[in-house]
Amino acid sequence: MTATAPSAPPQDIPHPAREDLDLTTVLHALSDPVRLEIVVGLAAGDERACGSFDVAVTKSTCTHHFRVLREAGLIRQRHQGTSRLNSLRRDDLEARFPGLLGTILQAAA
Amino acid sequence: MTATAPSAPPQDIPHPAREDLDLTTVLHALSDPVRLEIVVGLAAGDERACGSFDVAVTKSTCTHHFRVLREAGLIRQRHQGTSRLNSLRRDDLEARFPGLLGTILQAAA
DNA sequence: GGTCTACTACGATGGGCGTCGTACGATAAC
DNA sequence: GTTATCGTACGACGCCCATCGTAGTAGACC
Repeated sequence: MTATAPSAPPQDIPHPAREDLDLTTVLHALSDPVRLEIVVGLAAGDERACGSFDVAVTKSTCTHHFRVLREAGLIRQRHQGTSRLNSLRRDDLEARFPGLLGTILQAAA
Repeated sequence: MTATAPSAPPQDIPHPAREDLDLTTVLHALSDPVRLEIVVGLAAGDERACGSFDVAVTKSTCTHHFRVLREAGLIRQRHQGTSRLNSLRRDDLEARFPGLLGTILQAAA
């Protein structure tokens, strides 16, 4: 039966390690207006669910953008009920690319 | 005729104005490994001709990348004989996006 | 003039990306 | 259990982009 085998925890969302963050990948992730807007929104507050952003795209596209941001190492995602909470990986980004996130956020403001 | 008339455009190469620089366009221009390498090379020295970079692409592709960088407002190009000299638009970038170029160059080093 | 060099213009191509619609799974509330 | 909400997965489509080859232009040099 059901070897439903939860061999892995339900929250096994893959995230890149801090040392694996790549500059061009990060820059590419931020070079899309929608994604940059999401990052700016995340920087303003704390954790936010995907649906709390009112971007001009459909849900599927939003899922795509959040995945790009996560795989680039910009955000961290974790499940909470039916929602998925997103937060900025400030510490990792600051350790890997000092000052980068700050200047970009300032330039985007 | 020492008045070389620098204000007169000996070059009809179009460059975007400082206030027209767009953040996502700049980030996209820098999100390509070849272009980032070019910018790093330009930051290291002064003016350099297109051919002085030994990137792993053909000359046509190189021309394409230089145009992307120029249209994004990252570099300035001017003719000199058969060559085209490229230089970083440090001042414009610093005025428009303070600290951005510096942190990216530091992260790319 | 003739030739060489440096770069561009143009066309073609293959792949990646942003976008969407629909179907599906998971959780919460009734 | 039923329903509603939230987000994902998958497939599809169109467009942009990085790459190349070839031909062409402009200046420098003989």
